[in-house]
Amino acid sequence: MKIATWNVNSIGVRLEAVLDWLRDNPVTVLGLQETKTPDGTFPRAAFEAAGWQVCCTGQKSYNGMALVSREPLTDILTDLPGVAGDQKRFLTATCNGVRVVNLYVPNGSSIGSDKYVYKLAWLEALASHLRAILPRFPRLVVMGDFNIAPEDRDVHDPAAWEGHIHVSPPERAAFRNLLNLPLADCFRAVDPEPGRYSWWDYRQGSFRRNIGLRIDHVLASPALMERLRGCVIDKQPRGRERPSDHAPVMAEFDL
DNA sequence: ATGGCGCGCGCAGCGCGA
Repeated sequence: MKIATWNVNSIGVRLEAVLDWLRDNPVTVLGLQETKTPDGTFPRAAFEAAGWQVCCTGQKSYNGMALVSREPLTDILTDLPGVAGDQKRFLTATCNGVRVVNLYVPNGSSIGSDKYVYKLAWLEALASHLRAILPRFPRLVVMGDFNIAPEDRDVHDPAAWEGHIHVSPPERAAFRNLLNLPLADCFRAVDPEPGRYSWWDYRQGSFRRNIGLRIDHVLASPALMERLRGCVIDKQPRGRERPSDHAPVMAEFDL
């Protein structure tokens, strides 16, 4: 079973890129973030015509989530318990016996801002929810755009990023709090090297120069980690014309 | 260090992202 996550930065602009990627990477389920469109304008028919099932929770212009799957998606939940408001940043469903939680963690803007406070509160609510469901769902995947680079090896220039969003100690503590549930970072279970990124700024030729951050993650529960076969960041789509600034991250389990 | 980039919205240029 292959499970993947991808922040597509608008499904309207990226539809062909996503369909092409799914043709080349026939995963069981793909979680999308930043679809940026309400459910009524999500290109559901294009996915269904290619043999995919879709569930989505979107809004105009900002945020927006989807799960695209070969297998039925059941027990769908579109709101993170404990978080008020209408930001569409959470979508979870059960697929092939695995509870799949798809996330778009708030960016946080800058350290100390209202959005930063919201980000940390959101991560607290997430940890509470996951702690509550882990006994019921021993096979649990938590994936998405976390907007956190967990360690310095996930940052091209840690000194330049010090004091900035994505790397602050409270954000990293919130990430470790998720690992302590316990969940494991699938990519780091198979590749410990620095220089492995999932996001590169559109500016300054950052992708060509591999100046980026590893902020998109697939976390898995112990029962799944026993079965982890591999995890890769696929840089190929980032090299296309009009790419998303994020790369897909894909994990494979013996299921 | 931050402007460059790219998105939506909507028709100019701004808010936002990371």
